[in-house]
Amino acid sequence: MSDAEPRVPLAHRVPDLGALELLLAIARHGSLGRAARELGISQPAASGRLRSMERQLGVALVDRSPRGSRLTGAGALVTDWARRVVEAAEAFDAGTQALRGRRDSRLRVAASLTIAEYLLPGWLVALRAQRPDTAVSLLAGNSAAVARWLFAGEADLGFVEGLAVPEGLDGAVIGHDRLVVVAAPGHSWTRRRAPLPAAELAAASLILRERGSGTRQVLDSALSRWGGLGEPLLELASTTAVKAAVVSGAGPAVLSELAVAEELAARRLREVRVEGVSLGRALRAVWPRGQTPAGPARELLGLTGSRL
Amino acid sequence: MSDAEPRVPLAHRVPDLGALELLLAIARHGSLGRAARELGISQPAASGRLRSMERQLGVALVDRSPRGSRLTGAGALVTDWARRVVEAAEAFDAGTQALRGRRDSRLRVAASLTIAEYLLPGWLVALRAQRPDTAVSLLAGNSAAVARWLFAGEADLGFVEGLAVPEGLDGAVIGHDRLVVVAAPGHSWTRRRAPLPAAELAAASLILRERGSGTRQVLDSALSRWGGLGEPLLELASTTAVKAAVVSGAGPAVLSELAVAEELAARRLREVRVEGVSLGRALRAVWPRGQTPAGPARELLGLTGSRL
DNA sequence: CATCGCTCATCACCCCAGCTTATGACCCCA
DNA sequence: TGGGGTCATAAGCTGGGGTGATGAGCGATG
Repeated sequence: MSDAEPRVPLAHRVPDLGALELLLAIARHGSLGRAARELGISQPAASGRLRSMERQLGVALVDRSPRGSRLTGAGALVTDWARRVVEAAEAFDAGTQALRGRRDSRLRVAASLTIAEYLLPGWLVALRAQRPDTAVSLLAGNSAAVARWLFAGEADLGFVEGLAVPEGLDGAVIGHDRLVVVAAPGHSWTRRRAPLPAAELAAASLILRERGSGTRQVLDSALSRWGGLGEPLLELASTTAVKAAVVSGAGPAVLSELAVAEELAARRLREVRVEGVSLGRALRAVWPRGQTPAGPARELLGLTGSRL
Repeated sequence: MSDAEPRVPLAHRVPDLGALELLLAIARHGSLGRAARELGISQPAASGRLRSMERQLGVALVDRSPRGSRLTGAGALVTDWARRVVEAAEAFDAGTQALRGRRDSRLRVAASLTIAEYLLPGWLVALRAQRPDTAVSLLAGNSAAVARWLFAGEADLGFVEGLAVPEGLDGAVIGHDRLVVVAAPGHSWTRRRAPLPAAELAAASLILRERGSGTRQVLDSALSRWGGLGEPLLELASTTAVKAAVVSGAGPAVLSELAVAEELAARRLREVRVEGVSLGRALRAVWPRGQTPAGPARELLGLTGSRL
């Protein structure tokens, strides 16, 4: 790992979450005082905070008047950007709260890592909006672990990705994931007109997670007809590390669509279409056979888009 | 606007950005001390901060040992969630920095509101990663304002959405946007099997932005063959307000795909397919005729995916 | 016209979160 | 056995952000 040139940290250039929340509250209420009340602080505190945020950013955000406050044009834009930060923080909060995992939770969820990482926080935020008092706890692990937790009665509801429902569990498909081949813009594969033949994918040197990761296993078995995966170009310990290597142009990789959705949208990565091999897999909610989810579990299932 | 029941603010439950950044740095470096150095703080500061973050979250994040530190399982998950917050903060920072708009910027960009809100921050983050010393300034306004700024020499490069390149400007298509009909899950339109006929859309009561907004104009002219838009169900001042109303089930609306991408992915909203009317529009980079972008402008264009 | 009710700003004061430096314990390796 | 690395603890300082009191601008109301 490269060494540590001191950098001005982001936290010094971005207002803290409290200030961003304040800005959103001001936008909603059109008044510093009411925004302050919503956040449980005094009106002078809000006034001072807003002022120091404007000083820090060097932009006037709010037009104050004796009969209320309105966002300036720039303020509206900044507020929209701030909303994204706050939403990410809300997902973070919902996730960590579940991870804290109090034993007395009304709903105990077990999920595969991919789902826990990319989908679950959003569901939990939605669930909280709908039933603010439902305490949820979360256990994250691979499919086998999820099944184990369900059988042992340590979880009420599980989420796994994979081709089949584990034996002894019932399940419902709640969505789909797909492994996609990605490469940095400019890589020769991104200039192809025709899809990449599976055989060529199997023959190529890819950036991979270390042996044993779920993604790698799925890929290897999907390519078994072509002799399985070739020699890896690089073996890395985390999805994030793989993405970073691909973005920096080290080579192509195969990752879950969920993991690369943002990078594809921002065009930091390009998808390479492949033919001759199917890399889709279902996302499933699962529960012990016979124990049809009810109560909060059913509520959460509804939010995932499942019709049960 | 409803009244202000005091709520525990998010900021008290989520570690501040500095702490999240620290966690990411620890994950990268595998050492508190090196992470501290990267952030320009002392090792005891990092130690204390990490400890208080773990106490706040009630989760052990890092396994310390006399020869380094590694994330725990829960820590890895928390780190992934934290990364999203930090990335949103980076986009916020890039955006506001441009908005501050120092006169001596190397690159002065003018953009329509939609592009400034949803796409530009990501491009600026990417540009910064690639050319850390390029100062960018941003002017945001409607298409006419963008054209005006370019003609007046107050901006070097513009971004607009719309059907045609404004007179006197050259341009390149960098992407596409589409107006989509959205409704809350469960709305009758979301249960249709066949696409909604345009005539039915025109006849319906929709939640709309106030008269004069670009989206509303485009929609109205696209539906002119069917008599234009019907009576609005509700008129609201911002895209955000419209989205909130739709999510809460007030009724359907028509919004830019960019604006609702997240809500669609999280299934808070559903897209209703429509037939008989085309609601696509190109996203274009534009510049004064003849002044082909060069230098940083060209660099930025490359990041948008344009081939120029 | 005076007064009330809402807006926001300013001032004085206070407190604690988070920083620093100095130090110590643990582990590994040469 | 000492020197490099790890992390933790302790003591002390500082400043950002909080409170509460107060005042000024504007509009509606009797």
